[in-house]
Amino acid sequence: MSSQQARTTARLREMIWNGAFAPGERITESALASALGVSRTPVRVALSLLEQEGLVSGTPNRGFRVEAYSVDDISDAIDVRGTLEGMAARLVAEKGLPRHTAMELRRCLEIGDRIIQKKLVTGDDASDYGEMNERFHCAIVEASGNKALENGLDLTHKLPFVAPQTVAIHVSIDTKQQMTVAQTQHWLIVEALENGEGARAEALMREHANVSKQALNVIGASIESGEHPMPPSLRIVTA
Amino acid sequence: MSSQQARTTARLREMIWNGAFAPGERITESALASALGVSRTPVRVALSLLEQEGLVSGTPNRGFRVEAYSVDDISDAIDVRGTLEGMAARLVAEKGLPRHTAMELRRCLEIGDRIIQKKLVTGDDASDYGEMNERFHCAIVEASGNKALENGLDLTHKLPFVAPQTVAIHVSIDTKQQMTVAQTQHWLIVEALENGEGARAEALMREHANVSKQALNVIGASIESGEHPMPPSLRIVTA
DNA sequence: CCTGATGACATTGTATACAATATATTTTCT
DNA sequence: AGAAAATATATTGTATACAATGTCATCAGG
Repeated sequence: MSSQQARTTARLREMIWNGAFAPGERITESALASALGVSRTPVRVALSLLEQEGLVSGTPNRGFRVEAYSVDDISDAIDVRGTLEGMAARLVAEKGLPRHTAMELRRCLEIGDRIIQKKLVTGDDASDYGEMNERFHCAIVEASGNKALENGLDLTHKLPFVAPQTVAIHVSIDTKQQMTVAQTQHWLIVEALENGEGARAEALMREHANVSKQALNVIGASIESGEHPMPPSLRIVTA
Repeated sequence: MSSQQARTTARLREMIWNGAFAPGERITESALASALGVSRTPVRVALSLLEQEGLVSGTPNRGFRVEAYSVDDISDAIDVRGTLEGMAARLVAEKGLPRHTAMELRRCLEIGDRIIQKKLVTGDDASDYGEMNERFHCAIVEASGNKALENGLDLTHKLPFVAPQTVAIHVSIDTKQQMTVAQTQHWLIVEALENGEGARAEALMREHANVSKQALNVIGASIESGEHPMPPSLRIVTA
């Protein structure tokens, strides 16, 4: 895939994530093409790709619509992520934690500890945590050495709010607490991996995904109550 | 996606499954387009889609190559399938087996029993079993009501030898035995689902995927020994 | 006034033409 | 003769044009 193709796909994905379209809204290729300053050709393949990712749905000769995601749908996707990452953790524990993976995980733990120890958690901290979190999860999945697993997880990450780095993006009252919980779990997961405790690592990793669900629920609640301003990246059917 | 787009994608996917290309072979768009009797445009999107499925890999400005799959890669994908289907089974058991799903599963059990009871299993029987098997697995996944789960499984099914209906396609000496094992597991799975035994259903379903792995190993062995003629749908790097 | 048909319009699907990039071949210089 | 540069060829990436299909509005008929 070409660079511009990829860029167009990424931009469109981000637009959908950011709620540039109403749920169920129809996307006309030409309009989108001129909006992005490209021709219809790359837009077409972008739409086809995003269809496979589940962000839009197309019907023959009738174009594409953006898919409407409920909070439950996202929650389901997080479950899938947890299950697959749990599998990855078990595999790593069973096959043995490679040296360089162990080191990477240790680095992540350090970064996390440093952020947690702060009195006041800023937006930058949350963003740093998100970055670290992604590294942590990626390291484990990579170490599993299972390409199909990696592919499946990639798919879930392309849904809004499912990727691990989005856990801490939205700074709310509970952010620090959530990060603390997550960080504690990271420690336990590494312990299990180092001890070769496959079942434990799997269980911990599954449970760990629930942090994301909790964050999602917080956001969902704040929208319904109308307290917090809706973050741009949440145009989800909350019903 | 248009009908011809879909057809082109499906045809190309099948060509790759059937070993029309050597592993790692480069695919030139124009050649493929003229071979399929269409223009380059639908070929391009087909290639992009198959890239997401993992059948080909593309690099910018340098086109696409067909991915080389080892037996281990396929085995890994089957593991992923088992894990996800296990999750589906657990969900169904926990949420309660819907009436119409239970009936569909019962029908599948009947069909399976009838095939197993035969003295001699023909190729048609194996194909019937494969069809039934797909219905069985689909019914459970659908009943889980988790769209992300369904998406992830769809992805794995697009790899050769991973979809459930391929279990019994290749008639070998062990086919009947494998079908018998699988059918027994189907019975147990239904039992667990009806009793709401989530953990048991999950474990059974995970184990159930190993039937596919066994079938895969049989094929892999028969290739290496050169005994059986290589089935057309296996151009896998066996090393 | 509502229902159904017909035509105008818009949008998608496909092919082709052109530009950009990579690959292969030839040519030139050491 | 071997290596590097330059040209030629092939292939990909993008845009646009045309055909096919779907959508909508208008109008006739009940």
